[in-house]
Amino acid sequence: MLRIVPARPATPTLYDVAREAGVSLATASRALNGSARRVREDSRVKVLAAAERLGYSTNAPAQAFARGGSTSIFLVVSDITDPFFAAIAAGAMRRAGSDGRLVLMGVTERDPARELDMVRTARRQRPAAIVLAGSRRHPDRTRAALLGELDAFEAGGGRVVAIGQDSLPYARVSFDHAGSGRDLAAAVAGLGYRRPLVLAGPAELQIARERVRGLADGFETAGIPLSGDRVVSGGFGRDDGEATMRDLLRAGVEADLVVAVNDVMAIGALAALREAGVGVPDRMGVAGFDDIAPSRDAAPALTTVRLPLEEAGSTRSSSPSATRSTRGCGSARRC
Amino acid sequence: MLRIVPARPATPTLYDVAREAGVSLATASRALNGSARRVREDSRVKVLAAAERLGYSTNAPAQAFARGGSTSIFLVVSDITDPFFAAIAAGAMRRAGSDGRLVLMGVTERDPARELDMVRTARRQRPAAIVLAGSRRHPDRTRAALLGELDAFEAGGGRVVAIGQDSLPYARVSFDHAGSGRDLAAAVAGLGYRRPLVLAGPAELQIARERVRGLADGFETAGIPLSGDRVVSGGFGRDDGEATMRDLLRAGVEADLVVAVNDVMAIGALAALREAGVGVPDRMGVAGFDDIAPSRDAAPALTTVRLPLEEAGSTRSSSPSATRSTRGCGSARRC
DNA sequence: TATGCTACGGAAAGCACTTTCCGTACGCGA
DNA sequence: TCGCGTACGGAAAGTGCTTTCCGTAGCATA
Repeated sequence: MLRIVPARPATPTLYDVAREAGVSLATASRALNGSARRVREDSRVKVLAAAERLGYSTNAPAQAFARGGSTSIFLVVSDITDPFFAAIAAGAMRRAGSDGRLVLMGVTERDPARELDMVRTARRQRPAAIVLAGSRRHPDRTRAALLGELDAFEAGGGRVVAIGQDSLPYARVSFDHAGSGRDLAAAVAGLGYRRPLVLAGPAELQIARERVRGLADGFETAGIPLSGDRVVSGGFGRDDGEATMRDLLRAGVEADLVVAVNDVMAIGALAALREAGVGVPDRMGVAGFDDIAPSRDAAPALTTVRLPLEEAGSTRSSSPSATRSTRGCGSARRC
Repeated sequence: MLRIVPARPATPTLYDVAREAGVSLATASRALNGSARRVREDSRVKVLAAAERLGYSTNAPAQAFARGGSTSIFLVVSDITDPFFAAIAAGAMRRAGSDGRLVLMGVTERDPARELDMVRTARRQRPAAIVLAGSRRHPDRTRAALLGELDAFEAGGGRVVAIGQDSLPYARVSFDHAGSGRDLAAAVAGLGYRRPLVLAGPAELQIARERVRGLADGFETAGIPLSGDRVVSGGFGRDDGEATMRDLLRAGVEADLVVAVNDVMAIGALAALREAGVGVPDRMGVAGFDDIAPSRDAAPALTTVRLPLEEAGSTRSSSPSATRSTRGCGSARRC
């Protein structure tokens, strides 16, 4: 049967470049895609010119295949529209860009099943590293499967880095959530608040639990014991913060301060307070964690604990055990 | 010379799976990675079990290589921390996830040179499509080089999709910027504003120019001619909005309304007004474009034109000419 | 001139899959 | 029983690049 074969394949290959330049495949490879071996200047120039003339573009999958892996970083986040993760991703991309690497990204939508799925997808890509930026939940049903995948990935020579989740047995970039909580509690107590209310987010979320624990510690130390009924569970997003706050207002809680376990929720709470006509900060103070970008524009201002998110994202995955924890009331207009 | 070779490679290959299952490579491939050919049920089960037992993970680069390309989408954005792009990216990822595709992302930081670079990187990955979500500038120095790369990519069988930039000769998802501008102008004129001021962003930015043109048209129609000195250029980010507004206030401009060419700038302007103690909206109204997520929390409220960003990101790149333009005052608390 | 290096080009063997092409076994109708 | 068609397994070629290994030219030194 007759097959129609294009005179030249649509995209030129390295072979075409080599032929055009009058050198061997090996030389073309060495000249174009850096190698330990040197190539004489005139051959190099010929190859580069030929590549330019043909509009050659390296076939990255083929290259990754031949090299047995790529240099990319696979970043797994919960939600890219959440400024928290956006900041981390931005840091990772900036860093990757300057290293000439590529960042692949996967979104879990806070669903452990999808997280596991993303890790499987990540592994298939044979990246240099998989970076997990979500957060563990407490009864962690997918943990075993997740560790299985990640261990296999490391066994194959990959690196695993966990950002902000210390319960994973890999290199990590960690935040001192409990410490931040203590600091924040101390700071607001110092400002004179005496009847705090905590929007604790989902009870299963590791990060939320740690922050609450830190807050409780800190308030305790300041002589303000935080009883269980002052800690209210709920969702982790902006709307969850708004809804929870609205419910609390409707129920008529007494408080002079609301501390949300993240800024996104605090911003939601602020909306509920605004709607209810509760003056901030005179009738109620609002505080949160993360110091995400939009927090700057929260009006009235939010008290928040700064986290080095971009920095976390850009931390070299090859100096893995670099644990950095930062706390303090960075952005705080009121701290 | 003696070479040490691992008894088994760290990561099992399809060959190992085939051997373990007692079938041929071809059969294992067909059973694991869907193909037109069917495999008898019992062989299929054997292969799946073997893969599970060995912890097999498909080598995606090798697969992409053998298939001559991947199904991934490469998305080029200016800045993922900008909610505008985050929304587009989220849409793209959601869509890709449900199609079983992967989204690769590159950030240009609004630098045309880096954009060109990202497109080159993108092309190397041999994705199914390259999606450009930035915005053209007017004297567009890198245009020729960019088109060269993109044309070559299409010649090799890839798709190119431009989001929100109509001046590129490829499939596009477009927004009617001028139309939105007209609508917004009409809406605010209807609210009684008579002395508008426009924060026009960078003069070279296509999208900004179109919005300004639309605004001018709309105000003209409403009997409010917009003279050149009422249109102020500047940067395109939040801080730029704040700085420009601050300068204007310092210079003592008279106005009852500021329209920024995007919400991010409007939010910055709001900060400047708050700082200066100018009451919004009583002494000055503020309006913007995009209706990004944080705009909801702008206090006082912002008048904004909604753009279907997530939808744009998730629009099927294979129904390329789908041009969708939406306008109207979606979110507007004050429209 | 002979000898030993170094520098560099090229042939060829992978790398882990997909896919074509062939061969065989089996079922069915005549 | 034969012939034919279908279903499916397997061998092998192909995909574009890297890298090892070999060979040779050119240079410096004796």
